[in-house]
Amino acid sequence: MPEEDAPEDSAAPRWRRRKEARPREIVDAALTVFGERGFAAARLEDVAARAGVSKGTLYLYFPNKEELFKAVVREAILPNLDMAERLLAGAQGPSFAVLETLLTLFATRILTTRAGAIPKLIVAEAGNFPDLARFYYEEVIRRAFALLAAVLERGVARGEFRPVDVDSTVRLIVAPMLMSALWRSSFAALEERPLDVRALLAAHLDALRRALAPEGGPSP
Amino acid sequence: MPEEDAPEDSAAPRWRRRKEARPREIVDAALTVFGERGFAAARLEDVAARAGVSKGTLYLYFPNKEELFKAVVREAILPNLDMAERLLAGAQGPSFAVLETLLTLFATRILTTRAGAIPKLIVAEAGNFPDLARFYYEEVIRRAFALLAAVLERGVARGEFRPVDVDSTVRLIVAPMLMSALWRSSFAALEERPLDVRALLAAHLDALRRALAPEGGPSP
Amino acid sequence: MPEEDAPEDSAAPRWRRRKEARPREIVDAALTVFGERGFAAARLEDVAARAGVSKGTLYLYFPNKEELFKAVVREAILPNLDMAERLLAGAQGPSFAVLETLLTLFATRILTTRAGAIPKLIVAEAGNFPDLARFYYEEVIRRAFALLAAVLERGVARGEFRPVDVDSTVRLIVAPMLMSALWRSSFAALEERPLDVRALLAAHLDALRRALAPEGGPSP
Amino acid sequence: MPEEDAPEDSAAPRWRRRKEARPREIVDAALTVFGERGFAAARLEDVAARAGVSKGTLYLYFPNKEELFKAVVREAILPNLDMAERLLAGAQGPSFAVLETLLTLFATRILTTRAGAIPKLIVAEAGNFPDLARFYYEEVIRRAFALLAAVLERGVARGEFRPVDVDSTVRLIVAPMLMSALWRSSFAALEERPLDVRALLAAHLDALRRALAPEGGPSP
DNA sequence: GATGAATGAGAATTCATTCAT
DNA sequence: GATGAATGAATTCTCATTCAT
Repeated sequence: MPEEDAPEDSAAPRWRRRKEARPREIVDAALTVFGERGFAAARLEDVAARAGVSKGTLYLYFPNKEELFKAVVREAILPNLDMAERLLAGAQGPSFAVLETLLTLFATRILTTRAGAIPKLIVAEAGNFPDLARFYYEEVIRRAFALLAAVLERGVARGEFRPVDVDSTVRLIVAPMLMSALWRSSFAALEERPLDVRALLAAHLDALRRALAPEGGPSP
Repeated sequence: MPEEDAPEDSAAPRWRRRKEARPREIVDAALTVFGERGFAAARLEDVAARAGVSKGTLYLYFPNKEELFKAVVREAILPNLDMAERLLAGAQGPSFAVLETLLTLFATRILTTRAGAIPKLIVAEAGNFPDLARFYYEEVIRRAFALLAAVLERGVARGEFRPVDVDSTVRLIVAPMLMSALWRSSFAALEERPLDVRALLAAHLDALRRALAPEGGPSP
Repeated sequence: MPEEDAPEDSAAPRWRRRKEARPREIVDAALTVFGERGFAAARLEDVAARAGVSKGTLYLYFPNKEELFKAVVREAILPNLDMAERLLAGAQGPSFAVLETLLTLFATRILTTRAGAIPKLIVAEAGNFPDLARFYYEEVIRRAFALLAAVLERGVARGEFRPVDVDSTVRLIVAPMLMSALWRSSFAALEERPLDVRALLAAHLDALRRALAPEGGPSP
Repeated sequence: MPEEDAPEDSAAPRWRRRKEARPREIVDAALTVFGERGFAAARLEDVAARAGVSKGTLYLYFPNKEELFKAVVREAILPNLDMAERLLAGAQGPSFAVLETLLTLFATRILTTRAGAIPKLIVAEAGNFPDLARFYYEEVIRRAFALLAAVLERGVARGEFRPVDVDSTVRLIVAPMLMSALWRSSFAALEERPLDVRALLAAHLDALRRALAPEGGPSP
């Protein structure tokens, strides 16, 4: 989709542009297909078809299915992590506001996009593809956890949060967001009323605010 | 074949027992194998081998792989749900204590047993086996959610909890437990320090207590 | 084909017998197909079809194509080597007669049977399947060379042969037989007059007799 | 692309040379790659890479893989055959010396060069590419055999050799040389002591001299 | 002439399921 | 009831060949 900015007719070397766009198109198609079927059950043929190329072309850009998957994760998750890290680095306001921004970011950039399928994919395949699990653990989980831990520590240091077990609290913060992502992948189709992510996020933030408030002090 | 050593005529109880025990043995083996490889990647051959029967025998008791999986879920989860429901029905003390008991029950009866693999299995396969998803949604999730909703409503009614968005709060309660189960299935092997479920549960209960405390009032 | 010796109707457990016969039937079919197309180009589908089984059945008996090939070699070559070794062990007459018997054995048991395709197969695939090459080198070539070396040394010791460079002479003895095998696999179809193995063997033995005769003495 | 560094206008000799040299460079690369992997397993991509051109360029000079292979054979073998025929035509000394020269020629110009891989290639692929087999049979084998037959007949006519079965004897002469070539392609890598071609050639010539010597007369 | 992106037919292997014994 | 031999559909990956640039 990034290629829309140039008109097709202006002597554009369509082919050259194609080559540069291909990997992204394929990764994009792969995200969709993997999201729908899971990694193992996804057929590369379907990925190719959706990307508008042949099976063989996939292998021009990715050496195998697993590497294609890694590329999908990289493309869909890492930019958001980068953004989150920049956000924390430049943060100046109260720590709870940072937390709020981060969770909102997750809710809007991951949960409600096709990237929301990735947690399910990882959970489903980690056991069978240890390589994948390690890659995700190192590149995503560690970084995300460190980020949240930093926010918590910042809050405690500034007297905004009561002292907490950081590791456990990071998990408490993440869990509902993750669960929402998994829910969407697994049961969303079965429910009459779709999961109200906005309400859940509000309730989560509300609960967190109370849980993190310093003893006796006001809510953060 | 171990049953041959008992004479057939003396009431042959061992053999009879065996025959009746078969389904359970198979389900048990299946839980292990599914837990290790995931539903799709699990080979019925391995299930049969672990149960000490032949592949063909599996089909005497279960019409196909999917039904076997349902049986696994039924066997591993439903008894715990029954117990939880009975527990709530007979509860008399403070609602938070009920909540505490339920979560502790989950932590000890599911999280740390082979049944802990089931959430991952469901998450992984729900997309490809809508039947399975529906079954689990109806038989497990709905009941579990209703149970927790009942506890929350009881607490609010008794003035122990502040009024909350019940649906969202149920999810907040469940999420960390679920995430622990998924974590074990996916990343436990990669971590030097294993996830400290006990600490997480404590932190979670602590946070919940604060989050549910009536405004201005004491912790529940 | 070995099953013809028992009448089909005599309550024979056809199935059991089948299981025992299968590997040989498959190996037999494989020898033919490999011989016709070469190892790499042979399609397991064709092997299965010729053996009268399905593709899957192949994998019940052989873990992969390469092992099937090894089985083919084992079945087709090793019994003849065994026989040759026994022959030498029990030999009492003149050494040249032993040599003559061995070469005749090769000409009749290998060259003119489907086993004659094996040298070509090995030559063709040794480069791409080092495993295979090693297997053949250890199990066949080494043994065959040792056998012929023993005959030569016996002849020299008994004064029947002049002293020779044993290693080179072994190769001189083997080469024409091998070349005949390769010829049949490669060019036989192109020739109007087929290669006269009998004449070649006679000429070879004649030449060998003269070449091995002790200086000044009579032909061996 | 290395040609860009020369100015286009100054007779651009390098570029012109390059253009004419292309086919030879490609054939040369192909000989190496075919020799290493065999015809079927060789990838034209590797040939192209080694020749320093693109895959597409191959098809400017050769219509397909098979024709490229024929070109390789032509280039590597035919000049040597030409030389051998000229050698025989101009021969004046004893016939055995001619034979000796021819075999030595083979040992030095084929066996120890990259061309030594060709016999293996032909043997391996003759079955699958009858066209190739016919080409090689007509262009190489027939000519080589005729050459040696002529030497033998010359020797017999001059009383240097005893009368022999010419066709068989030609094969006896060729076989050890051929076998050496095949050996190098197949098992050389497995042996601790490499095949001593010089010793084999010496033993072969020695044996031939004895085998061809006229009855009762001196060695030729 | 030269390039290299794109194609798609083709083959090994796996495993849920069947059914003759 | 129990067995396990047999099946064959399904899927990843490779590479000779083409052709727009």
